[in-house]
Amino acid sequence: MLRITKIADYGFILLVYMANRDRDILYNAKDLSSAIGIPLPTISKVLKILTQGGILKSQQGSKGGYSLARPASEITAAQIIEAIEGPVAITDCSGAKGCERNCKVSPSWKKVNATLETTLQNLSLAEMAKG
Amino acid sequence: MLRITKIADYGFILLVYMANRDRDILYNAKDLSSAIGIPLPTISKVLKILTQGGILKSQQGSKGGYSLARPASEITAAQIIEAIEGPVAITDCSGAKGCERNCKVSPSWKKVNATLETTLQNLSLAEMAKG
DNA sequence: GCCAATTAAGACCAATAAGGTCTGGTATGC
DNA sequence: GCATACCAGACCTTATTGGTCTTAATTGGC
Repeated sequence: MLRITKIADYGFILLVYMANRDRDILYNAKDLSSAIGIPLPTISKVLKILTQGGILKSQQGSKGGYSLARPASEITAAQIIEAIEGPVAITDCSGAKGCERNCKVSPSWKKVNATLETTLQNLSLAEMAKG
Repeated sequence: MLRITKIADYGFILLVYMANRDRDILYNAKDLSSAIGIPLPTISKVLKILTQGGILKSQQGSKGGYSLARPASEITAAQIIEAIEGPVAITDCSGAKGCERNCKVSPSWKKVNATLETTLQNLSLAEMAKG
């Protein structure tokens, strides 16, 4: 399959939604849930992960909520995927581990991984929101 | 995650192994299993899938076995992944379906998918075997 | 023509990961 | 101090993947 997970999917939907509006607005989980149509507990999980990954910042307490940690132009697709799913790589190679599997088979994988990573690093949230 | 599956992994190991040897040799599943160190039933499954996908051809009966369907230079990484895991795409978009999820969020995904696909199409089995 | 060897195909089970839910805790504002 | 809303983590259910097994079909050799 080679696909990103549903959680990452939701993350992008969420972030594009927020990027298309005023950055200073605080969105609470309930409003986002009804606006986007994702179950509240699930969207809450996504918000938590994105906050831990530094993509969003949260404001606790009454009248609290979530907002983008940086301008959308400074958030890249690579950062988002990395926050949710870990390092971007088609194969296990690029990690700290000795890349026991694929790289031994062929160093060509490194090139493929590098190309993908570069592509995602050059794609900002602002650009995605425009479409 | 975003990784290829283990079955695809095995496929590449297998194909690189075969590409590094004489193309006309017929390999049976048992020999490949002991040579590469993958359990026989599993490697048998991989061989079957690759044969159905047109990457390998098989010779039935006694003294039968598997061999590459084409020269290694004419087999691409994209073809191999597609045979094992279906169409190459990070998101659901590129398929025949109306791409209900990501493409609605952003057409930028199309560009990412296209880049990845091009990279994999330009990577031949022969090139991978050299490394 | 019969038997042995080998692939083909598909059903089947087990393990893992993902998706989604729930509960208790903590900080903030009124 | 009380209500609101986020925070954190455990938990369960389901889907996918990985791996195994069984039966059928085909070919070569005796």
